[in-house]
Amino acid sequence: MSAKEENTLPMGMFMDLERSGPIPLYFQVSQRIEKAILSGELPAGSRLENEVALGQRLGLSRPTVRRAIQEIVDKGLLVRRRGIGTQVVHGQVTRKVELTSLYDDLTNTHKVPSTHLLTLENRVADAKTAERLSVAEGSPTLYIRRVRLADNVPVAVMENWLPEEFIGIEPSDLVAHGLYQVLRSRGVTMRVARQHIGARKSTNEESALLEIEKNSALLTMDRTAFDNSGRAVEFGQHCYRPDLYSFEVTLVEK
Amino acid sequence: MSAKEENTLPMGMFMDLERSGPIPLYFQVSQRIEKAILSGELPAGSRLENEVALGQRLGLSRPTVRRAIQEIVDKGLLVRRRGIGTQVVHGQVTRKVELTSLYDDLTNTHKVPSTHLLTLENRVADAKTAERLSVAEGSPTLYIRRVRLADNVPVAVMENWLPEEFIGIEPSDLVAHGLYQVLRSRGVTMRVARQHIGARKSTNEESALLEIEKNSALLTMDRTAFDNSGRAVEFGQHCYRPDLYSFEVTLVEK
DNA sequence: GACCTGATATTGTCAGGACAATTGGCCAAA
DNA sequence: TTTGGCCAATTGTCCTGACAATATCAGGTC
Repeated sequence: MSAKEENTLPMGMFMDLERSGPIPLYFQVSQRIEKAILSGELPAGSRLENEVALGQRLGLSRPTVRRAIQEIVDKGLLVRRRGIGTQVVHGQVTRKVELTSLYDDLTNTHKVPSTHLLTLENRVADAKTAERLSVAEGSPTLYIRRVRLADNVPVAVMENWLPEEFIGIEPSDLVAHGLYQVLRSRGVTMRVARQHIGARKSTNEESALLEIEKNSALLTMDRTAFDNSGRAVEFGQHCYRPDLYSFEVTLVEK
Repeated sequence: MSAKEENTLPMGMFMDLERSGPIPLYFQVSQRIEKAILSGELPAGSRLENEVALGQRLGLSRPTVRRAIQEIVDKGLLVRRRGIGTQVVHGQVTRKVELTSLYDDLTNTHKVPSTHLLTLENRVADAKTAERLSVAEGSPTLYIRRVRLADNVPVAVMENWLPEEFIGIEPSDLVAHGLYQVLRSRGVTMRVARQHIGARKSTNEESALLEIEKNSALLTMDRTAFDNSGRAVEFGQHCYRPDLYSFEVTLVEK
């Protein structure tokens, strides 16, 4: 009745692993499997070679192979079932929400991003900002307000507050690169972010900036991002044109 | 200059592990650590005992302890740094987006959910539905349209399409329980879901159902859910009152 | 005092093995 | 034909051991 697609594919011969390089073996393997899935070499429903055999064929231990597979399971591309094996999930694949800025998102989708910088100034933290950034109320912070455009069409109005140490960021940096790129170039690596996604009506000013009707629906996102050491490095309040931007989330039950 | 909070807490003595029970050891450990963080026993910024020592103290191997810690890192509550140790992240903790229905969300926040069933009927799949559910166009499907209320205030209008095998679900099931509860009781376990979150204006009918002004902003979410075997079991188009509902997402960079 | 250097601590990666739990199919018995 | 039980396949969990990479810190040298 049901097409079970029991084909255990040989999955090419990706034996060329870089054993001495800095890239972990499990990562090399997971990348190749993911690529094979996305390219269609491993079609939806097909079974992956079992962990032990795959390990022997690649000259890797089972934990390493297992970790590689787990990476892809966490992305929602594979499903493992005890006693059965590991299968490629059905359904078309979509990109997962990741810790990226809008700038990265746009370049990934081959649109040309640009920035209209509205405000770049020092501000003392009010109660809300202080709480979100975990700094004392009244501390100096850097306030940024920008309009983001994709192919010269306005997509989002973005407000950001950064802690004291980033005071000194130049307007030219923000116009040429995304905020996250600027932060990375200053040695900051974002590690955890908490986002809140909602909706509301646009103000008249926002309508004008985004070139939409007054009282339109806006998609909003608040985000606080933390670096390696758990310190808050960015707090942002963004609003997006819902006809041009939306969020994709892939959830995997464990 | 920076308060480094170097306290390596003893973290109580949770030596009472159930070694013969069905609950994995790593899960028991991760649960207790998570509880200690949420309860404030392990304050933000404090360092966790190192993996080797923790393993010795609990009588566990390092991989087991490591996996327990990794679970919490994936939830965004801990950050590990090589050469340094593992620390509790700063910032208040929020609940993560999980694979749950609105019904579950509401009961978890101690509100009283109820349902107003608008439509429950068989429909043949149109092109969009067929593609999302991976069935043939024209196949029979079950169509459900409901208004969800929390404490008797309307929160969302939800449309769902289910594949043929679920035809037979009774109105009484849907009024008494959430859709996901009904599916679980029929032996279906959701495993992967792809969500699309956006915004738009409300129609007049939706405004009336949700008891809001005409042309209000709505938060929308489309979802396709897949079960263990990767088969699509639900496709839904929902819209929420943005003043009563929003999405929280915690992202962790790996 | 400033800077380099090495020791130490801690997590990251990988190997190899062992047993448990679950699923599906085969085969025999009713 | 149907039902039940046994067996093989596969993933889940856990252990021990080893070495690599990276950050901190103390100490010595200039």
